[in-house]
Amino acid sequence: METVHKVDLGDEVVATRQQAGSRLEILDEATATRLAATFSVLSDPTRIRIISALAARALCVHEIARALRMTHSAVSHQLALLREMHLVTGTKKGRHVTYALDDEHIYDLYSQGLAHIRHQS
Amino acid sequence: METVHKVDLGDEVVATRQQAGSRLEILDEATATRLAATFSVLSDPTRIRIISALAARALCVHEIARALRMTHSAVSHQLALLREMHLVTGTKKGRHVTYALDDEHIYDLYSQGLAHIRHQS
DNA sequence: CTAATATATGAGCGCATGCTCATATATTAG
DNA sequence: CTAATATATGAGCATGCGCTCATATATTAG
Repeated sequence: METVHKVDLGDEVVATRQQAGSRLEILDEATATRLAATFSVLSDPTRIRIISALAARALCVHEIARALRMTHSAVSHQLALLREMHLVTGTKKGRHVTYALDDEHIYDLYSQGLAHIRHQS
Repeated sequence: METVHKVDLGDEVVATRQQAGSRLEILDEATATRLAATFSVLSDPTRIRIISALAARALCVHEIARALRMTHSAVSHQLALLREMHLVTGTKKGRHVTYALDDEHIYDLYSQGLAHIRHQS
């Protein structure tokens, strides 16, 4: 079933078509900025590799650093960012801090993106 | 059903568990970089809003610029980038160039991301 | 023809970002 | 206790990125 909607494109109002039930609008700046920030978390190779490592199991900083062959500092900085974005949690266990994934929605985006690039060029 | 896998974490080999059938490995740098580049396209508010506009219907540059209340130049630069990434196609029609979405997989990521931020905080 | 419109694109500027390096703190080993 | 280990974090630097501005080209109007 197809319905006709009106979309505000600046000064003009334009008619368009879409499947019933789906959203149709130009995102406001605030929403677009929030969505862009969500994707920004996944827009760096180091963070991607950290996420891929934590997908296997929870790991502490030096394990991640060794797996990625990067400095502890670089990994720790990225983990701080992932913590702020609530993508991972860090749990202190003695001298170690064990990091684990904590946002399955963003992990779903990661998986879907990975599936996409894996069966293309 | 759960199976046990071995994952190379640098010098060490570690056992872990996962659902049968899913992938489990630390992404190599090349794949991580490609995946990060995919998400990078969606990591800017202007590009997000252009995609949201084109989701309604194909539009030419000045229509997009008016809808987003941005300069033609800024929009044109972003459209050039979206073209290079094969996310949109531009079709010349007289003086106008009509842009349309051309990558449903990345649009799916956009939709999933939008759905995610819409039913959270 | 000239003028207006529509788009593309290079240069440059300011700001964000990801790293390294230095340093701080906490915990455990000996 | 001291030394070693594990992590966090600020400063600084190099690079990337998104915008504006200037300019070029193409098409259509008159």
